[in-house]
Amino acid sequence: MGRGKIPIRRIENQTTRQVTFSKRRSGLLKKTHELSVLCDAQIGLIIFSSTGKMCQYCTEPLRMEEIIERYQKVTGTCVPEHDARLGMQRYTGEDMSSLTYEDLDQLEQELEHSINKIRDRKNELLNQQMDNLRRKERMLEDENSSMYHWIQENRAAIEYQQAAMEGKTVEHQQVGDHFSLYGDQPSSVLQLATIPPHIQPYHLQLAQPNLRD
Amino acid sequence: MGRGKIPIRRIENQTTRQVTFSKRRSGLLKKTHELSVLCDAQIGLIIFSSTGKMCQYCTEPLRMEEIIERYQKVTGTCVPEHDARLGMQRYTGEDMSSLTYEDLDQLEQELEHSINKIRDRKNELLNQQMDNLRRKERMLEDENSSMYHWIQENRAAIEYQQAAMEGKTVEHQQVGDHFSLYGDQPSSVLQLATIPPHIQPYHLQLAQPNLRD
DNA sequence: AACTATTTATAAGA
DNA sequence: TTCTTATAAATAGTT
Repeated sequence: MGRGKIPIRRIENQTTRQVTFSKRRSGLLKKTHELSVLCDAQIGLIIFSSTGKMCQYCTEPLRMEEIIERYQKVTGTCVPEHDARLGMQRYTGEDMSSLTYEDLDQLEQELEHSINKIRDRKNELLNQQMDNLRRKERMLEDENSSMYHWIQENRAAIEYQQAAMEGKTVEHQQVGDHFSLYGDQPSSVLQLATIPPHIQPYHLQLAQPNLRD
Repeated sequence: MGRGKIPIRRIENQTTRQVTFSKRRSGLLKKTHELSVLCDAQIGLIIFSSTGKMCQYCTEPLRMEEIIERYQKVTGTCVPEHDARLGMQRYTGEDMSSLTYEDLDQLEQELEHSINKIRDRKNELLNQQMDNLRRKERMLEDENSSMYHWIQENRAAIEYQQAAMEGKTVEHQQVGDHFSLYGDQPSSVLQLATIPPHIQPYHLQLAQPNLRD
């Protein structure tokens, strides 16, 4: 129904699919409610979208758990027991003697899925680290550059100071004064006084990412 | 929709109510299926009529139990299993926000290890199945061969017997006597008396392995 | 989110 | 129940 008829098979265009999902889901919920009210039926409806979001309908005043319970009573299935059978030890691959091939297949898929989630999360963390490092790198380059220019501008004074320190005949007042223009002494240039004047800026060697940060 | 509009409240006339229930239920099931297929959604629907009869819809290839399980995972309503679920959470890759990269790395390895164990076990089961099938095959071949030879040895008598049965002029004592040498009549040769004498042994068609055995 | 041309669902009747 | 059909409702494509 609508401007044209569409075949009942997966809609490939993602946008169209999501729009249709939204429209038809609300239609389905409405129809479910109407059937429930008109005919005095008890209905439970659980919908997981392809993106994993869940929505549900349940005939008032029941809760979904009561519908499920009644369903389990009728069909003789008991999910909690099934869950228990598929308990945690099964995720560790212990005691698989009671599992059928299908159980194992499903378990394998679940684990694959979990691993993929974990890998995604690892990637996310790595990317965060990378961003942090790039920021840090930029800051260090800026600092480095500033210092380089300061050194170039004050080369004469520094060389005089170095000579003085080697000869221990001049007090080292000047260098201190100059640094004070930049506030605290930059920690990464603590040994500046002994660095030869031909230093190259922009060549800070960055360590490998420390993923523990 | 229909010849007239009806208010959405319980239909008092029982007959009308049941007719409407039947019609709208099938409509609801259809719409549910369409939403599921068109939009790649996983849906579980449980309906109890006012007379207590149940009907359900579940997106293939899932079973209703899996939908319910997933529902309970999302809503956290599986009380008896809550503890186990907490433990399992780390294995299913939910809530990884508090884990460090190292935690994730280790978890990934554990899961890989579990998957390998599961794959080993699957292989073991497959091999068992194969062995069983080979044994069965051998037995069937033997049986087949025995019967073939017996038939060759007794061809004259059988042909006589068949001719007799067609003409209905001779009692079928002989064939029965012969089968008694093998105890019960082999079930797979129940129709032996009508099998043409040019049968080929060693050509039993084996079915695909049924891994559910 | 709205709009609307069409398709679909269904209420009532047979 | 099932079929028919007039009418209400849902919705596909568009804006």
